[in-house]
Amino acid sequence: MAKTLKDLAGELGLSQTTVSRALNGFPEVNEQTRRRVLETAERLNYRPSARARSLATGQTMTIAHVLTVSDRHEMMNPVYGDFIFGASETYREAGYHIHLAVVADGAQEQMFRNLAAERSVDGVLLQAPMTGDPRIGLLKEIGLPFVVHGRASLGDDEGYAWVDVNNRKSFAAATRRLIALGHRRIALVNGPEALDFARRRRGGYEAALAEAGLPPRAGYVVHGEMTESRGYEATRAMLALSEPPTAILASSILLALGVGRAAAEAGLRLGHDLSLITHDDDLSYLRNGAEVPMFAATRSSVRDAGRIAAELLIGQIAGGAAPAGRLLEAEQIDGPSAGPCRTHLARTKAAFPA
Amino acid sequence: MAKTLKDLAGELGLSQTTVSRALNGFPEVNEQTRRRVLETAERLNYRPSARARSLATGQTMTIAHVLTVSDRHEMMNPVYGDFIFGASETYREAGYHIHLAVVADGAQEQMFRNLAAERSVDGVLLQAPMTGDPRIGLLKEIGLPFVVHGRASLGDDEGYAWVDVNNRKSFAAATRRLIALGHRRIALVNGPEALDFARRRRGGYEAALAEAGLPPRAGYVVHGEMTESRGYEATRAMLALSEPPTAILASSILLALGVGRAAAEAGLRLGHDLSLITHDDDLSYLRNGAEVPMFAATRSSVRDAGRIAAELLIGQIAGGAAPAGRLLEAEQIDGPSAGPCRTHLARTKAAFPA
DNA sequence: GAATAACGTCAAAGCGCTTTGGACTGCCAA
DNA sequence: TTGGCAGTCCAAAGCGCTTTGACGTTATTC
Repeated sequence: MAKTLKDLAGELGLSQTTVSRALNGFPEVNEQTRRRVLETAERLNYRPSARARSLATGQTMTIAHVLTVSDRHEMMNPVYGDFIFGASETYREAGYHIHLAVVADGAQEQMFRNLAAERSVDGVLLQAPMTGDPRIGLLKEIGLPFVVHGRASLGDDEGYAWVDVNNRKSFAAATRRLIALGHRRIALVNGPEALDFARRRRGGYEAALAEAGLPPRAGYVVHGEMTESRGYEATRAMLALSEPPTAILASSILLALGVGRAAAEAGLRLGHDLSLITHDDDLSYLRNGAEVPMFAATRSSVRDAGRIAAELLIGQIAGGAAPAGRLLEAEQIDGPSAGPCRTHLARTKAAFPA
Repeated sequence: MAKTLKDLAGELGLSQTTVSRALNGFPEVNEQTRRRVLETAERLNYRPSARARSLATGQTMTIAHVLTVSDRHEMMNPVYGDFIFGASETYREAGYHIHLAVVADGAQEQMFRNLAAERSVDGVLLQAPMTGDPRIGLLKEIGLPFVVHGRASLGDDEGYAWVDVNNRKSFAAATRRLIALGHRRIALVNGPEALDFARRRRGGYEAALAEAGLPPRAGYVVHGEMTESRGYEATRAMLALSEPPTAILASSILLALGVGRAAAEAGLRLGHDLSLITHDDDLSYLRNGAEVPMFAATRSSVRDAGRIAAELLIGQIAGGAAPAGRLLEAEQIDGPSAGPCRTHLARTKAAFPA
C-alpha cells in the first residue's frame, strides 16, 4: 500500500539513489532512465514521505501561522482567514505547507520554544502584534526565521521582517478628508488598545486633528474588539453625548456595519446626517458593497499582505534574504457614507430624548 | 544548538534507549533515573524532533483541515475560523497539530492523493460538503480516516463520520414560528445552492410551508454566497416584488445584517414591518448582539461542532472507533427581529416607487 | 595503445527517533 | 548451590528518504 522508494527502486531494477536523483531532477541521470522512473512513479502514485524527506534534508517545508486567541474575549480574529488565504497562494507555488498553531495569550512563549525545539517548521508568521510585543524578541532569541504582519514599534523595527499597512498615514488622510468636508467633531471607533495597528491609527487621527487645530474630545475615542455590536454600542453612546460627533472613523467593516445600524436606528442617514469612513481589509466575505462601495474607506487588502509576508518569509528561509520591512499604502476609497458636514444636533437629540 | 537524543544521552551517561523510555513514561526505568533524565531534558529544553519521531512511530500527530476556496468567488468561508478554533481545543489536549490545506475546487482530488501518499497527516477534517460531494468517496477509497462537517446526503450517510446541525428541522421550526406569528409571505435568503446545508434548510422551509398549505412563491428563495451585500441585494429585490415577503429567513448573520440594512433603507423596522429569523453559527467575532440578541435565530455553535468533529476523528485514529454521525440540534432563539405580521404592502411600495 | 574524462549507477552512511531482543545485576525460592 | 525472576539498562535495527564517495563503462585525447 504505502509505496516506498525501495519498492519503487525494486520495481525498476534500479538503486534508490538513482531513483531519488531521477525524481528530484539531478543532472547525472540518463534522460531515458529518468523518463522510465517518472512514468513508473506516476503509475504507482508514488510520492516521497514528507517526514522521511524532511528528516533527511533538514527542511520541513512548513510554515507555522500563529493565531492568537485572546484569553478574555475568546475570539478568533476574522482577518486571519484572508491573510492565510493570501499566504497560501505563495506557499503553493513554493511547495510549502501551513502548520496552524492556535494558541492562547498566556501560552505563547512555551509554544514558540516547542516549535523550535521540535524542529517542525522552517519559519513563523506572526499576526496582530501588540505594541512592544515580547514575542518578537523571543523569536529573535530562538533564531527561527519569522515575519510579522504588523509591527511592534519597539523603536528597532529594523531588526526583523514585517509587512504592515501605513496605518498612521491612512488614518491621518481619512481624518483630513472629513475635516475638508467641514467636520469638526470627528470620533474614532478603534480596535483593541494593546494592538499596535490601533495605536498607530489613533496616532494618525490625533495628528490630523491637531494639525487642524481641533481639540480632542471626551468620549470620542473608543477601543475594543472589532465586532458589529461593539460598533453599534460605541456609536449609540457617542450619539448620546451632549455634543455628538458629526463624523466617525471606524477600524473595520464590521465596526462600520454596527455604526451604520446605530445611525439608522437614530434616524440618521450615513453621508448626510452622519459621515463615516472605515478601514477596509478587503475581506473576501465582507466586501465593502458589491460593485459600488457602500462605505468611504481606507482600503488595503489583507490577502495581499498575506501573499507578501509569505514571500518575505520564504526569501529569508530559502534565499537567505536579510529580514526587511515592507510598508503598504492604503487606498483612499470614496463612498456614499462620507458627506459634507451639516450640524444636526437638534435631530440627534430628538432621537435620544433620554 | 539543536539538541538531539544522542546529545542528551551523552550528557547523562545513559543510552538513547533509556532516555527515550524515561521521557515517554515506560515502566522499566528506575524512578531516580527518570527524574534525572526529566530534569536534564527540562534544563536543556530538549524536545524530540517531531519528524524523526513520526518517522519512527508511523504517526504524524497531525490532522489536515481542508479549506475549500471556491474558484469563482475566491472566498474564504468565515465559519472555518471558529470551527478550527473549536477543533484546536480538542487537539491541544490530545497532542495533535493542524495542517492547513487551502485548496481550490478543481485541485481537490490531487490534494487528497498527495496527502495520503506523502503520509503527512493521520486524518482529515472536511468542511462544507456539497450534496453528493465526490470527496467523500475519494477519502473512503484512499483509506485516510476522516470526519465531515456537514453531510453529503448520498443516501449512505452511514458509511462515514460526520457532525452536522439538524438544518432541516431547525429551518422548519423557524418557518413555523413565523407562520404562528401570522406570516404568510415568507422568503428564504440561503447559502450557495450546491452546498448540502443550504439544500437541507430549504427542504425544512418548504416542508413547513407545505404543511401550512402555503404555496411557494416566485422570487422568494435566493441562493448565493453568504455576505452582507448579498443579503442586502436579495432583500432589496424581494421588497421590490409586487407581493413582497413580510418575513425572511436568512442562512447566516452576515446575510441577516444585509437584510437589516435593506429594511432600514426602505424605512421598515425589523420585527415590526418586516420579520427576520436567521441562522446563527455563534461566531466569536459576529455575535448576535452582545448580551441581548438582536435577531431571532436558530443557533448552533460552529465552534462546538469543531470540538466534536475533532473528538470523533481522534477516536477513529487513536481508538479505532467506528465512523459515526453526530446530529446537533439548533437552539431556537427569540429576538426583536421577529414579530407578528402586519401587512405593510403600502409602505413598501412607497419606499420603492419605481 | 595507454591515460584521461565524462557519464551513469550504486552501496552505504546518516537524519533523530522508537523498539526489539538481549544482557547484567541482585535476590529469593527450591 | 542453582535456577528463575524482577528490575535496569543497552546495542543495534529500522522508519524512508538524501547524499557522499566510489565504481565500472564508454568516449576522448595524445
